[in-house]
Amino acid sequence: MSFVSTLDGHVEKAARSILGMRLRTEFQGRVTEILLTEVEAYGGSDDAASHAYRGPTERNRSMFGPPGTLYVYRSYGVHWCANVATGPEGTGRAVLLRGGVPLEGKAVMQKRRGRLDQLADGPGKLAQALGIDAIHDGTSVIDGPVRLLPRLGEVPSIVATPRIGIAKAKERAWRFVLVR
DNA sequence: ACGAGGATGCTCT
DNA sequence: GAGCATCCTCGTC
Repeated sequence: MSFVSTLDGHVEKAARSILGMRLRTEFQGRVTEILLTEVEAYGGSDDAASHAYRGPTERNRSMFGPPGTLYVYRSYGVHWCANVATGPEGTGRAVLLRGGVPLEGKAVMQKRRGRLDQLADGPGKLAQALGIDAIHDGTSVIDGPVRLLPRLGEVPSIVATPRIGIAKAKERAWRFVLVR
């Protein structure tokens, strides 16, 4: 049992537990790590806003994997966005990683992003800063190339708001933001 | 500070 | 052929 077991529960609770964790990649010796400060929970067949709403397809199949499976999809034909499946396996529930602040490898992120600021304050930016793309889809955040690491400090303060950029199920306050 | 619009590609209807 | 779980630039106020 590790901290990752907190993923395998209700997706809303899993989303809260991921806030404050760290996300780390290490490709070709280039290390990047962020503190996760913004996430959103997505359900399965009970959540009209979720990619998993209509059941498994070629694209969303990683959402239905075991807890800790990374689901990477292309957004608006331009960006990559990363989610962590929470399980139970087969339900399609997942947490979208929407934002974070750099902890390590800031210069690498700046190079990947092509700018000096706003490095990971959005789902597309986060993936780009960490170098996450389609080849990481289906890998495990427990022991894969894109890795989730436990919180360093105590349980953070969390604010819940409606999710961003969706047309359906807007009433659910399933976006969670870390506040100091 | 804020809003409009375009880029761009893939999935599903 | 429509519709995106977005981001950036440029125009106005």
